[in-house]
Amino acid sequence: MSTTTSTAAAVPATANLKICFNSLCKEPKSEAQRRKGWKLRSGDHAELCDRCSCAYEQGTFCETFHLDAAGWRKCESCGKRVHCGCIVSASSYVLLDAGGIECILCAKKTLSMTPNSMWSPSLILSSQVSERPKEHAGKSWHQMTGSFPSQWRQGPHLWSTGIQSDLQQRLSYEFDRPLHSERLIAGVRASISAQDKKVAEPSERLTPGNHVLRNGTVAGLDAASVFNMYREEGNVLQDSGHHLGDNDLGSSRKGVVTDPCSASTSGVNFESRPNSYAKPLQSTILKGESSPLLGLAASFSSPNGSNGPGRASMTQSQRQMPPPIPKQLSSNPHNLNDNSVEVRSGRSRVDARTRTQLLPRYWPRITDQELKQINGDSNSVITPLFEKMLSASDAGRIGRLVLPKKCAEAYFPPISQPEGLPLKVQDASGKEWAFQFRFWPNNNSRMYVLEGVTPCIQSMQLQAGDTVTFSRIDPEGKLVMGFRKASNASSEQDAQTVKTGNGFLTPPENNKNATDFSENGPFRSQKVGAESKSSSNTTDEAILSKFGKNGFIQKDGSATKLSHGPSRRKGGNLGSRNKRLRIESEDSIELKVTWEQAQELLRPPPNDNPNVVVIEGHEIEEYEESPVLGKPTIFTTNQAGENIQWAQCEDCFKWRKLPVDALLPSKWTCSENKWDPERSSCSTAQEIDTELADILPTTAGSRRSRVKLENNNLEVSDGLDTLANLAILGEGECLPPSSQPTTKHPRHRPGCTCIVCIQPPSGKGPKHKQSCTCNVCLTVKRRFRTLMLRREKKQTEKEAETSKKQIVDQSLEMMISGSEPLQREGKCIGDGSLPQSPVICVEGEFDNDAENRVISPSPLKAQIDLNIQPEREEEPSPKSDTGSIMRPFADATA
DNA sequence: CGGCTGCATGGTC
DNA sequence: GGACCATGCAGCC
Repeated sequence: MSTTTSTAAAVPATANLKICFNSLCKEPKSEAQRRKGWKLRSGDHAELCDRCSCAYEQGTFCETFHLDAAGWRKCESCGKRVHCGCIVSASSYVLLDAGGIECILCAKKTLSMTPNSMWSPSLILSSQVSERPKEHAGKSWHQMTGSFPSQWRQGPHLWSTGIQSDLQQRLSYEFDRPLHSERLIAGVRASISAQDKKVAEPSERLTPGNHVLRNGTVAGLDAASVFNMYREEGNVLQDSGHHLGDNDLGSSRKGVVTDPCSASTSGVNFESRPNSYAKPLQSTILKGESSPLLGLAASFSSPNGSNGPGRASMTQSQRQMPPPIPKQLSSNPHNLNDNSVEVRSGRSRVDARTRTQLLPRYWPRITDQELKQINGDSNSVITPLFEKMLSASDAGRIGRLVLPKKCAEAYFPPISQPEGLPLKVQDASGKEWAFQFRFWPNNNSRMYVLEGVTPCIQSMQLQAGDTVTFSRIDPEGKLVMGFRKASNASSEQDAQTVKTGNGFLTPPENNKNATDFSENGPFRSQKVGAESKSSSNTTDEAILSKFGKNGFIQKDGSATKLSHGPSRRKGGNLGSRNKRLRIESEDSIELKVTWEQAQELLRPPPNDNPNVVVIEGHEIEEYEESPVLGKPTIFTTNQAGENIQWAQCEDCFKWRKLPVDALLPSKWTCSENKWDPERSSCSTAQEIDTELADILPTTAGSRRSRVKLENNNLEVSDGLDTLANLAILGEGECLPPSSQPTTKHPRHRPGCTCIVCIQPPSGKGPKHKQSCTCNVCLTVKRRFRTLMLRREKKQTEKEAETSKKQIVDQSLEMMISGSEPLQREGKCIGDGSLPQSPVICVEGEFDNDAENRVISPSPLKAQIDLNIQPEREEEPSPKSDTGSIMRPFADATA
């Protein structure tokens, strides 16, 4: 306060002082005229003497009174001199992306072409402007050194794209306090533009916020100030009314609280022709909530936004900015944090860095109206600090409310002893509660708790899931504890909150609330206490209800789940966890399966010799080059012990014998059979091979293949194939050990269960036994089943029910006939499910028992019976997906 | 034995 | 992997 440099201008216009509002007026005492100047936040207008009024009206206010002040710049477009930053000229320019400024006229032109242009803070936040300076002044925030949370500056593209004005760097302190914190005291509204007065309540919309000085006056900041405050890391106290030009940067007045209205020493500096663009400016900026430009500006502080005076209801663009972090409880210097800064007044506040560390879920969502309700007294300033959803523990009978560490350290008195301090907290009804603010050592840290909250909690009828809010009333420095019922807050907000790019969730009802608020008047004196007293329960409820409805901006997802669980953290976490699980069980698995599928087709790069590394005794082939997609093949061993690879032509489906080391493209045909020119044509008959015949009893020239899985000979090309085999093979049937070395892994033999043998790319060797229960097998089996089921589900969903019936009918028909090959192409169940894969039904495996049905995800796996009945598999809940999938493998995995 | 206290534990971010 | 925090719980009254 002592630092408050309240000037005559700082005197609230509402005070009806008959002095010229312009502190630089040479005739400040001239009372006769009392002509209206720019509109103040209060809705009143600065009362100017004739001379000043003329200057204002003529747009020469700044030239008259601020000529020697810093902040004069030239419009990059027209070169006109523009005074930047003072309250009068706040709307007369915009900041350019590339630096520099542009007068509003030029900006308008630009705007018309580029709706997304970044506007000067002064334009955007004109309404907000006025709050800080006075607050600072009043609170002696001399060292707003805490850098503004960087994260908050990241949010809005505003920052990055265009608003890089020095001006913006100077007033970030404004955002030190929550954006929605409001100064409830009626006061002087800083006018944004001289034209305000000519526009229907433009400033009302744009600059509802009032900053209350300790002396009870209300100062307005220009929009630029507010805007800048968000960005400012330097916590420069800036006189809102002060010129914010470059020159001021250097003297950012750190720690110097000046009355914004001192700026009002300013005059009208809307170029020399304020009127010429005044209206356009207002129409586009002040009035136009709907205008792209305005969107930002208007809603930022618009009462429309339910924010009422001092509260900024950010537009989408602005909502991208992180919400202002709660200001340090000035009355309770907290030194626990290194970041805390001692202000001149003796108060301390936490560095913005600290505030930024506050989790969004702790950001206060209290609305102006709520604040007002709490405040009641128009002479108090309420600063929302933080909020917390009550956990089961908090709301339990233990009576301990766990405080977020950061919040506790930021807003509560510093405590060095675990015993802590008694803390008096006032509720919305004015009732004072005594808590014990203390902490416990915890993991080299502290856990802060408020003890003795049970009575209060019970009084408020709070339960887990409800939210308590902590605010501070200044200048008393009292802590106020509000609350919000989950039931009130969640339902509507869940449904209506709109998440912005910044993670802000802004309840649409804000507007409604704003409307209400406006109707009631920004400073409607509503004594919460009285209200509460009128009906104890209903009062709180009513308040809470209002809280919930009006203003708690749900900024994070969890916050919107108030009603979903007793504990936001728990619930939220659970929710997120569930979500993750869902992803895991659905998409992720899908991806994994896809990966598995891909793996099965991977082949070692043809020209890359692997490096064999030994891991835990197992030799692993390492390839430097990326694997290639290959065609699934089948390996057999003839009686001579010779390994043979068989591949099926994509066109004729004939099987061709290939060298064991042959790598085939995914689409391989007979014409590519370079190893056997005689059979490089589909017209050539399939070679008769005993081993293959055992596996693939085919009919020459037929496109139907029947695979008889001979477990002792079949070597599938990857783990999934192995699993497919396993799925088909009955329990206890093992891949008999073979003395034959595998083709790809000469050191290993069929039946080998080493890790090498299940390598997808080159692991064409023997696989694990069907009954193998190693982790690999189990995992692959599980995934395989999941894949199967999911595939089946998808296909089932796609297929009309009729087609399914048709398939079943066909299957039954085939079963009855017993002679028709089940795997007849286009007939076999599952073919439709896997149209891309030649579906081959395993002979003798088909029946109506889903337990025995497996779908092959790959051509090779198509060897497995695909006669799965999706409906039967889907019967179980999602949870049982795995289980149902596992059923077919129950034996194998047993 | 119930409640309280202080700390430990484990989940979540 | 650390910090945070919800909760558990042993010890004490």
